[in-house]
Amino acid sequence: MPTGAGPRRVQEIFTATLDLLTEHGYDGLTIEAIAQRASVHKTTLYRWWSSKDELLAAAVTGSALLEFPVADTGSLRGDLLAVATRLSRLLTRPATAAVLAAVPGRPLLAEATSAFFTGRLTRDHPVFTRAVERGELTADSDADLVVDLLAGALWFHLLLCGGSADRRYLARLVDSVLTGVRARRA
Amino acid sequence: MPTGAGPRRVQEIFTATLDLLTEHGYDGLTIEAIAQRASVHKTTLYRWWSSKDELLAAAVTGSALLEFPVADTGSLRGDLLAVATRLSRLLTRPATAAVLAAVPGRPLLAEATSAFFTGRLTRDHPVFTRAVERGELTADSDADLVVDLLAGALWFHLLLCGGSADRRYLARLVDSVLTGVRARRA
Amino acid sequence: MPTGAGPRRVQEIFTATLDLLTEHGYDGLTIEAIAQRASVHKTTLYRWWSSKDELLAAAVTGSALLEFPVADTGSLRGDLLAVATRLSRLLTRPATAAVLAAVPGRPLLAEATSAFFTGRLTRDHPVFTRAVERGELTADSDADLVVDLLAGALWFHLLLCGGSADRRYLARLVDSVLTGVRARRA
Amino acid sequence: MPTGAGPRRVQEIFTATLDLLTEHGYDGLTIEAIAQRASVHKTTLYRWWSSKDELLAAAVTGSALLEFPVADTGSLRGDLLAVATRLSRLLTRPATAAVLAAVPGRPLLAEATSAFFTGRLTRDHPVFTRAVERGELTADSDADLVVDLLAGALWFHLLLCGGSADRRYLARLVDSVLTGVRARRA
DNA sequence: CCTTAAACGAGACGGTACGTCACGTCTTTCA
DNA sequence: TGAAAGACGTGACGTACCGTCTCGTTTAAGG
Repeated sequence: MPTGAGPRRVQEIFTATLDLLTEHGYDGLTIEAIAQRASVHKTTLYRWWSSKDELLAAAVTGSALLEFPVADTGSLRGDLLAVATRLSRLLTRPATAAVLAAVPGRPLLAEATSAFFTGRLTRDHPVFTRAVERGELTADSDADLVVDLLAGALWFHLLLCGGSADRRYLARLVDSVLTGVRARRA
Repeated sequence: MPTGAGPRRVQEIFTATLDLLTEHGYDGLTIEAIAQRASVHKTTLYRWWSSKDELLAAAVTGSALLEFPVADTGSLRGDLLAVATRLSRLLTRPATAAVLAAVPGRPLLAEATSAFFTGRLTRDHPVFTRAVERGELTADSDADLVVDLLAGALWFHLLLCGGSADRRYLARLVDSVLTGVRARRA
Repeated sequence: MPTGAGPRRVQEIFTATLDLLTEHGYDGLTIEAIAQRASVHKTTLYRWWSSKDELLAAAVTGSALLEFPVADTGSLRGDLLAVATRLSRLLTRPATAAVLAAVPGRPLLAEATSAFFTGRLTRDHPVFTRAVERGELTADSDADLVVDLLAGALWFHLLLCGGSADRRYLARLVDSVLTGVRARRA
Repeated sequence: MPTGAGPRRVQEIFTATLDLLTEHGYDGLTIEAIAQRASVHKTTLYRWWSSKDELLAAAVTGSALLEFPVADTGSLRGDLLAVATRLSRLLTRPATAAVLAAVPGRPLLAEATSAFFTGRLTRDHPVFTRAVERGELTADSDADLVVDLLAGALWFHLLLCGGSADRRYLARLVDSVLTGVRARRA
């Protein structure tokens, strides 16, 4: 049903959607409220997206919400630390935390975010290509697993266990992951 | 508001709650449906629990849903593999997947499950105490981090990226985690 | 679905219904407007009546809208003239005209009004019993037909042809009907 | 707004309008459905007719829906009986019943049908001219009243009271009307 | 055994949001 | 120029649950 183009005020709609999600959480996010804030009629939303999830997925995809740049620090460890820091912020900052918390159990949303995590992060992210160029990783290293470990541990720690992620925790985490993935190379 | 005792048919209520959660997901779980299935009046539920989340948390806590025993395999690697297998089942089986998917972003539920994960799994679980007794881990090893990595990676892999967890994945995962945590001991 | 009793503010609801019908006509009569004017929630209306027609029928039946007394004028002709006058007023006055105009093609409404016209008017109305007592009509006279002719002609003249009914027209009408029905007696 | 000519597919539009009216009744008759069935765009309809009623009135007028021929039976009574029979069919047959039931309370429609009833039927219909030629009626007889009585009684009997019109009823009706109107001549 | 208070069943109610339908207006694109 | 195409704001639809409330009725304990 999302036919590429979208209604005239797509941007306002996406913004309203993400803002309201941030403010009231997934359960408190209503189509009517989105419509009102975007100065668009409810029916217009239903004309383009058939469900709350579909709209939300489009909004997430259509915005740069999950995007993050990671500068080249010169070493894999430094880069991963930077990634871990960025990730912990993603999971902590209200706007993104609300989105990510809504993912589990909602296939349409999972599709949108997993496209980001598995695709963007694993294959396309320069961190791993740079590490291979530097000789810090072999080309066949388990980049997927690194992402699973890094992102997963953070997710679990922050969102499920209610923990916090200070510098020390991030360092421990990165070192542990790094040791693990390097050992497998041998 | 949950005054220890609870209404006369607590068990029927908890069962109905978890069953309906499994069947229709968190969003499709309604107080009225629970009341009807448990042959209890809606008012009775409101008398004892002030919200859907509170009731659900009580149901999770009051059942052995997240419990799992892990036999002594003789080695830390074997034990962790067993834990990973159990965890992947928890995250996969509909009844538990539905509960766990509902956790992020819902403090009341997070409280109930994190009690299990951080408490039960990290400190009380025999896997780690046995490993220390065997000399495979020092007493000050980072059991928390192990759980974060293991559970987190699985969670992330299964629920957020829509991946699957076969034996090979679990083995790679456990080895990676194990190497990491052992290296830190040195 | 109309279970005898009805909601707490039945009277307000009936009044609101008939008033709004009068003001905006059948097509402009909305459940939401009724609810608002009766200070009752929309859902309450749906709880008791399953459709606009059912509610309207109940309102018509529950009010004395179509009731009219006819004094004893001493002669059948006089009585019929009085009835015709009353009827022409019923068909003319906004409140009743709106109701009656909505009847054709709507079984639920037809039931409510035909109960009045055929039942009340034909059999129970003292005009005919008095006429028989006076000897102006035989007991087997065609009271039904008289009502059909009188009411029908008025209806047709006023509502379908957009005519008006002055004293002269009423007199002509009654005389014609009277002659007809008397002739059949012979 | 109806500028004489009309759009290119007037006939399809009129047919679709009357068919849909017959099928779903006035309340279920929608502009969009008419447009779709006539393979015409909604906008086109609005260009030519400003409302559902106006379109419907045009359709009724533009079709021979209410037309009916009455053969010369040789006597006024016979002719009136034939007219009554035809009328009872008009009021009974779905296609016409739906139209006529929609008339009361809708001026635009009333205009269209009353043109037929008062004009066509009363003044122009050969039944009355023939009766005058035969000497059965004086030229100043109350043809209008006859139509009111005949059509009105049938309408009332069939549509408002839910009665049926068999031969006996029609005969009684015609006789009664005839007696009435003849008596007035004297 | 009775009584008394807590718990419960029953159900009407005001309320929010749902997702759908048709309305009538508008602009843009074609023939 | 008239029609086709279709997006849009608008209002009402009828439904599902929500959470609250008022009533009686049960139930289980204690005097």
